[in-house]
Amino acid sequence: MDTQTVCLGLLTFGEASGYDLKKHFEATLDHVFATGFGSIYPALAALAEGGFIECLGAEGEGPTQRKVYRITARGEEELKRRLATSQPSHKLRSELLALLYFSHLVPPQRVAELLDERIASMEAGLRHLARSGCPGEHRWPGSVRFVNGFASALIEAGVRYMKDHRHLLEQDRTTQP
Amino acid sequence: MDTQTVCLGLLTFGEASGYDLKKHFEATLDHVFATGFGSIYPALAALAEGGFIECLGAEGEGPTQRKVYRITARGEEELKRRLATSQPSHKLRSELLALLYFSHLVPPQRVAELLDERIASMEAGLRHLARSGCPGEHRWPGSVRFVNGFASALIEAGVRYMKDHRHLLEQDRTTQP
DNA sequence: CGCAACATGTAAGCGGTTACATGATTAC
DNA sequence: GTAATCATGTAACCGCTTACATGTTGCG
Repeated sequence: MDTQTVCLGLLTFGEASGYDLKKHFEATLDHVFATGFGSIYPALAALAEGGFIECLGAEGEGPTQRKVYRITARGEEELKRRLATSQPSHKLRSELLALLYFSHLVPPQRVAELLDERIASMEAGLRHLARSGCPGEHRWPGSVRFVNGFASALIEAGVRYMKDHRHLLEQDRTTQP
Repeated sequence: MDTQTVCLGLLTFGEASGYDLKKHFEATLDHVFATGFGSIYPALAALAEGGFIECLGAEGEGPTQRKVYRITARGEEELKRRLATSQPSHKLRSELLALLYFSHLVPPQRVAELLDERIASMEAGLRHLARSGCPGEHRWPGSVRFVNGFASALIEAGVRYMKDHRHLLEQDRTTQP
């Protein structure tokens, strides 16, 4: 389950360019599986090389023009195989939490700033997900709603916890271990 | 905020060997910032090289014996500098959620198995945190309780969401996009 | 006697991040 | 005109993961 596989999966929802896939990531998946152009474009090239996707003739010549890809039958089989056999990980990696573990060595004002910033960015993410989640245009499949909802639930829990327990980081400042 | 900095920070809690640090990670930090021996030992070597920590004479000769480290004054300054200046990230990376995004291509039985496994492992993590959280031996500083509590809150929210919404992954199976 | 836990390290490989490079089109 | 967005790609770097290699101590 690397970026390559996820790109392959996204193409089961319809034809798309690398840029389109990035937009799709930003709309929903980025909250649980972030990816940049530097991963997407090589992934598409490798998938095309393997015959798992095909490029519907680049519109216009040169390296600047839009290249739309479609998944092939072989690609769908490969995707199903990968989805069926991988042992999917699930990890939080938070430099912020690691830093706060040592908040007794950080100026209180900076601790407060870091928390404020994170809460603000989480709340922005929440609003962003709420927008993506009800586009009216077409109903998302249950799987997509599940993942969006999961991200929302986790972010919400994080925000609530930070607001309710940040006082823990302001006490014990005088007691050196 | 890489493994090196976190190791440096953990040494502010007292002298420790690489193995001790790994145990400390496993007890609490692993839930928000996982690390293996392959990161810890090189990190300690580099920190010692830079004069940020010092090795209290290895007990016994050869490469097998326990090597206990202590943070130096220079190390504490460096740590404070790093904690004060870094822009700490905070990211979830879940191959599981990415996979479930395409659950319309996964056998229902496997979806159920994956969810059951993840829920079980999360509940195990919760029990593990509860044990580490009240050791009776000595009261943890507020910062550590904050991080432990955050991890617990997030895992709990994840478990609850998965239990309450897994039905979303079982519908829409017949409707192909 | 064997197994688990203790204890330290190296090296290859993989994959994500970031910076760089380029250029077209659209809106103000 | 000029800034933002659209659009594709490469290459270096960095750090984590994994496998390997080795040896001791304590328990049943």
